[in-house]
Amino acid sequence: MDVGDDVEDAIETRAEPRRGRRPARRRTIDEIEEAGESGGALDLSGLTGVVGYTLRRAQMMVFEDFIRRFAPFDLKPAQYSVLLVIGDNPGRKQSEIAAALGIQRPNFVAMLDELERRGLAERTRSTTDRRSHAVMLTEAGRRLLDAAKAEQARQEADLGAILGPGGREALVALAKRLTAAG
Amino acid sequence: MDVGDDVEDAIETRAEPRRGRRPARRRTIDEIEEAGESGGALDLSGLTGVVGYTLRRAQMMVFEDFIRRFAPFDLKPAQYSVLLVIGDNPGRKQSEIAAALGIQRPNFVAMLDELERRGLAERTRSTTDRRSHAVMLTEAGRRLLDAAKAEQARQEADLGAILGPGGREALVALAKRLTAAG
DNA sequence: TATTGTTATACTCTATAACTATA
DNA sequence: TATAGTTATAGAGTATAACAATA
Repeated sequence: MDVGDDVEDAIETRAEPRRGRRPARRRTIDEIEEAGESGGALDLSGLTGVVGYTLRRAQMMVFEDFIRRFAPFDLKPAQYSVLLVIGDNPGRKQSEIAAALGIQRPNFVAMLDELERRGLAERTRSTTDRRSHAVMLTEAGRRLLDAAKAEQARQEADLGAILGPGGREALVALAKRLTAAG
Repeated sequence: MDVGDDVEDAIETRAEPRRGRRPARRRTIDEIEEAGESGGALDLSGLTGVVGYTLRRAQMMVFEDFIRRFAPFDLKPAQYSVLLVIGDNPGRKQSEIAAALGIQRPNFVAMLDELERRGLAERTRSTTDRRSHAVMLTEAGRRLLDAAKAEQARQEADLGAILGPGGREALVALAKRLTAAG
């Protein structure tokens, strides 16, 4: 498989935009305003090559797109991820689901309350340890999740088209490297 | 330049983990608990290939690392980006800086207040339009920004080491594609 | 009228301490 | 004594409406 060559297409090959040192003498405000620099676009070259900044902007774009797409399901990214993980791990403890998703246990209570209120998930007291709640999807939750998964597959496909051949897989692999290193 | 081949090293070539259809009959909670599935790690395969999820986790890792590194400067990512853009665009209007960074104008007021309080930036009433504030760095702001830039370059280098040869540049290019498409 | 900076406000996310019931 | 779920609460971050000064 020749992923590398495909990915190459998705990459700007030119070097970072050069942003040389500022001149030693600082200009006065009047000089700057005289230069007519108040009209055009701002110089953002200092940020465009930064991993954290580009990652944040990209993530925001993807999440906004997600929220738009999932408006018919009334699901936000965090809710979708919760349904997905419950669906793949039925009967696990509430706290296990939360921990796997990096959600604080107290904050997970309200999330589950809402999913339960909507009849998508349900808590059951464990028979073996009456402290813990086993969490599962309801039939309605399973149906909604299946529909949501289909929409999610469409988003991945659309993002794949934006990113070019091999680009989506490359992006996911690189992002995972960072997560694993954290 | 052979970015593609280098990037290939950074990519998992195996296909998405297959997550087949669930069996038609749903198991009872007792059956699940009997199966002893409450002990091991959770199945997160449904999320690991998703662009939005991996992007979010990666961005969080990078930001947490940033906050740790910049603790001596007492700068959070948003504050650093503001100083950087002001430094590269001295004398521009407050609202222009905010808009360039995607910050709402009302929320930018408190941010600038804080930077001004710390003596890092300053507002000056424009002589040509007395409604607007021209924003600039102070000498102290410039010095802090220069030191912060050096630390930021170290972070990029460290992230580059994690991402492998060409990986950092590939990640930035792919992330920018998404931002541009939004 | 429109724009700039500002205030007030509200809503979402996230983080921590402490309670309860069970173990 | 420790753990699971919960409550209360506080802090960020973000979004909108409306106002004063100015254009």
